[in-house]
Amino acid sequence: MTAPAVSSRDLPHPGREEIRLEAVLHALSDRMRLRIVRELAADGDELSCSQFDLPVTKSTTTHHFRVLREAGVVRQVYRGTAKMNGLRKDDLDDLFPGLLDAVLDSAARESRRLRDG
Amino acid sequence: MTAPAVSSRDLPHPGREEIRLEAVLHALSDRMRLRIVRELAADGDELSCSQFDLPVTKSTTTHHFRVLREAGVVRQVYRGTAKMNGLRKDDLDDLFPGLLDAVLDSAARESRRLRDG
DNA sequence: CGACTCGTACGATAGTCATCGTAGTACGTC
DNA sequence: GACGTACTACGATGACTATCGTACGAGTCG
Repeated sequence: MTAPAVSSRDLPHPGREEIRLEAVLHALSDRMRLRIVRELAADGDELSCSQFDLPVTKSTTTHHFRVLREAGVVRQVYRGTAKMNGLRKDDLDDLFPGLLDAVLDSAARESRRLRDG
Repeated sequence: MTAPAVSSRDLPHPGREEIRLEAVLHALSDRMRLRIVRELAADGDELSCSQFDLPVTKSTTTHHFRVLREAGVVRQVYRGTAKMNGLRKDDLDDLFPGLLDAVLDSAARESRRLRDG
């Protein structure tokens, strides 16, 4: 196939207006999920779930991606058997300007600080 | 008394280096606590617990203030029978530049958006 | 079709959490 | 000392959650 063809099974996402700050903060307040979001932000989007090497089982990974999707942080689309994940940076930046960048920057600072002592 | 005199009972606070991003985000991802933080930021600091008119009981209010304190978001000091609360803006801004302001701004935007339709 | 990969659904479990009510402590004032 | 105020401690409870394992569905490739 030339065009990867988005699968027919599509996943429920909140609309831009339905995204809530508390839900976003809650989604980001978990180690695993913050790690996922940081990788997504660093690697550009469109990463499949299996490209994340998380220290948890597949079921747990599925759970975390669902939390992120339902909070409006990521957008997920099936492409064949793979489920691609993209950060909803446009929506988040529109609703909460500077928030995502501040969180990502804070996370980077903290991990640098903890690593370098 | 001229000097309000800080009480001898003092409360455990995390040091600046002990503050963790996840804990801060978790602390801010609750309706009541975000509301408390917004009021603290708006009114300047040094507000007593009882000045907050939250739709929960006193025990629950105590609980939320403790979560905020243990996450490093607020600093609490007894002054007589009152427990004064101040935002640790200096520490947070140093560790996570722009984060607190982004969250506060996001919260203000969201409440405006929800109010005005 | 059959085998394989990717991800889901479901059930279980152990842990955390927001909330409450009651009883109690610390402090200031009379 | 007695009273009132401000907040806490403790126990309970119901809800949610992070985690797992197993069994299943959807898609791709031989």
